[in-house]
Amino acid sequence: MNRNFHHPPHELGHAINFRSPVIAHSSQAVKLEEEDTSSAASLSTDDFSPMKNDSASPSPPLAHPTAIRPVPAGIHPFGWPAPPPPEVLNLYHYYLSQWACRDAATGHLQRSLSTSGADHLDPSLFVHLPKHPIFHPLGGPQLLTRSASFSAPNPLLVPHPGSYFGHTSLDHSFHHPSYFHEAPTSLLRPHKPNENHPIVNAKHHNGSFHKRPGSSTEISPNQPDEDGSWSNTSTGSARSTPTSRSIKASANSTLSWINYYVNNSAATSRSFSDTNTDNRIPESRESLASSSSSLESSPTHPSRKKSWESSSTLAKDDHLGSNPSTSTATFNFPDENPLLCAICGDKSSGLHYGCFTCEGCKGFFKRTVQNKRVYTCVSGNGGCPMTKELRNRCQFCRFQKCLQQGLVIQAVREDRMPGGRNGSAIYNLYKLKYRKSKKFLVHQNPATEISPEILKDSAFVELEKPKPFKTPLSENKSNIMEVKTDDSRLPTSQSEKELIEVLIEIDRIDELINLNGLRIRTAEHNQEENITVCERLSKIGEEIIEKLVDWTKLLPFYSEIPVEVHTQLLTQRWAEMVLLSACYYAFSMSGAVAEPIAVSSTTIEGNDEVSFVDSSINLQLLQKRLSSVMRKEIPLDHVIKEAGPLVEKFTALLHSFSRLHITLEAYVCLKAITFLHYSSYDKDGTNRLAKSQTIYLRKVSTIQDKFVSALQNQLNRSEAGPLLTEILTWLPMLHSASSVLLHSKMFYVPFLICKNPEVLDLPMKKHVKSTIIPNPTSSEVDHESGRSTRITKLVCA
DNA sequence: CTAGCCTTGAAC
DNA sequence: GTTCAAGGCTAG
Ligand SMILES: [Zn+2]
Ligand SMILES: [Zn+2]
Repeated sequence: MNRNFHHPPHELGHAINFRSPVIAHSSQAVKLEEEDTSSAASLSTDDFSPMKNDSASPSPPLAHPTAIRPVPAGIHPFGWPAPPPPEVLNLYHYYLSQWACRDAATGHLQRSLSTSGADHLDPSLFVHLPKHPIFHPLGGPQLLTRSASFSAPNPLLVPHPGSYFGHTSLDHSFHHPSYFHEAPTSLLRPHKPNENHPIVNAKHHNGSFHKRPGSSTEISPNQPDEDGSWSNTSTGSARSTPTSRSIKASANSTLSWINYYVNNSAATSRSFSDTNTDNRIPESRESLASSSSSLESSPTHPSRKKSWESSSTLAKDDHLGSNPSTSTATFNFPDENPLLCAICGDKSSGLHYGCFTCEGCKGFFKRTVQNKRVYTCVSGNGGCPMTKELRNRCQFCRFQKCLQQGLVIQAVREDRMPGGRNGSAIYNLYKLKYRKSKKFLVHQNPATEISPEILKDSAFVELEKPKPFKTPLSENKSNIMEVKTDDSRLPTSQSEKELIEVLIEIDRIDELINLNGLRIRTAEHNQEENITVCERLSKIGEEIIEKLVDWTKLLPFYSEIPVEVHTQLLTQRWAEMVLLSACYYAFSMSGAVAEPIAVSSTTIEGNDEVSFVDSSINLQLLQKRLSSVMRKEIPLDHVIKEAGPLVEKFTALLHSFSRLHITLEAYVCLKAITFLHYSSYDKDGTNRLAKSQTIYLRKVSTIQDKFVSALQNQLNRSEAGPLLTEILTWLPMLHSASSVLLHSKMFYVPFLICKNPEVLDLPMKKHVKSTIIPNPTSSEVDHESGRSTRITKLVCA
């Protein structure tokens, strides 16, 4: 029931699916996905006669009557999309590449040819569609930007594998030879195996993948490698480009202060990585390779590859009886062979967006996310096979598989900046991470069940100790709410009101905004703490997570969801919640809200106001406040250079948010809705876990629905307020901004823009409601040791 | 649109 | 200087 996940029960739920912007793109697209099931059966089972290009389509010689041959349905490698539902026809052109076919009966244009029994189609039924909207809900064909000499064969024909619609992955053996055009050899692509493929690099794969603790003695039968090409280990260096290194050098030298400490923190702080083992992929590989070298008896590449494959199989079997998340000491991916694409099984070209994929699936995922494409399942049931040969039949199912396998949308860069390395904030979204310390391993091995042992080790439980004061509140409320949420049929306004009251009570946005690390300190403070401003700023992410963890544990539904799911939710959504909170804070402080939250503005410098329109104002604001936090003047152009895009994005987000005129009640609902957007992409290996996760997907979605309806009812109270759809369609923007934030690594920027930093001495109590006990400095005590470990486990669990 | 190959650039 | 996962380019 994949579709359940992607299609929450009520329509509004679709807009919540902002994690997949391509899905949330338009309600039309959503409807399309649901309705095309019925029409899928109309796929043609008949041959059709070649159409004549008698319509005036001057530019490219699109039709080649002599080359056209009839193609039985089901043979076309790109499939036969189902006809669109009627409403789509009113809103979009419907494409069959450059052509659409008008249904003789209905007059509707359609992409499929459901001409049952017709041997001869009326050429006049075909309509040439020279322009292609970018956001065609079905994924329109590409713009014909190439020269007119390029003549696309009619896409109704099965293409030559080397021709326009037949890309290089198709081969003659898969399709009936008679269906292929005879393309001039000049058009054929080389399609030779890439000997320089990075995956071949010995360093890349050696040891790294086949070392599975506990099974290392059983693996590696060390059979000879039949695949000679994979034995080539010399290609890594040959591939590297010797050019333009000088440019990089200069870029390095211009590394500004912001990147300096941020990168510093990414590399050295344990904010988002395990205290014992760094989570980031490159380091993990290194350490594994080195640590396993002594165990690796056979250093040659072929045997290494074999041993990985063997261990992969073994590992799979291992997982059958135990929780896959307990696999340790290697990448914790389920059944993934790094040599094969996790999506289609084609040859993998390395790690892309968090998974091993081929170049095709990598590019497809990138294009889909970049262009916010919305797809429809060709077969209508979302069950299209994904193989190298069939992957192009259904874009919907291909993208679905991408998400299922754990490709990380956030890893597609908003700014399109190539090169470099992603920060740990991105890496932590990858499922292929090094997790687990040895200690964890010890706990895991004896455990045969998911729950108690593992949870005991998990972050949430540990985090409970230092913050005992909230337990009573959360227990109280959660018990109450549990009763209510269990009764889904009675979303009485009364219970919803209480629900919202709880959310408001636990929100404590000021604690989040007034992070310790962002407060101005005196020199004495710095001496006492023996910690630099830069270091404090670099740990902002850590502090944010801590606050959010506190928040989640007060949620009324906290106990309804397992800790692991909470962790995943937080991992997936924390940046969005940071931005949402900052947006609401800025908005509420702007005076546009009737009852602003209780936050005093003890600002150092007076009149600065965040702008909802002009990002340059906010940049100046950021520069000023950053300077005061760091207690030295930061040049404005440094700020612009490093944080310009982020501030711009954030300002735009503020602008759109402010137009919603969201109330405090709506904000807390929205925060919960955002948090409860559960993406299944980092599900682990075995079917068993996948199944259990499906249950929680639904569970989380159900809870989310309650908040959506609470929000809806809340909005209904006032005529003038925003519409639910307006709010929900804002969420993709939030998600997009969170991507920028994650990439920038400057997690403090939204807070600094929204709020003038306070002097540390100011007691926080004055901002906090009486029921909440402030915890100003104790969190800084047990720094490297306890807290970061817990946070890491929380984020990475 | 697809995907193979190429360029980038932070981290190492 | 080397890696390697981002993005870009472009023939097909
Ligand atoms: Zn693939
Ligand atoms: Zn499909």
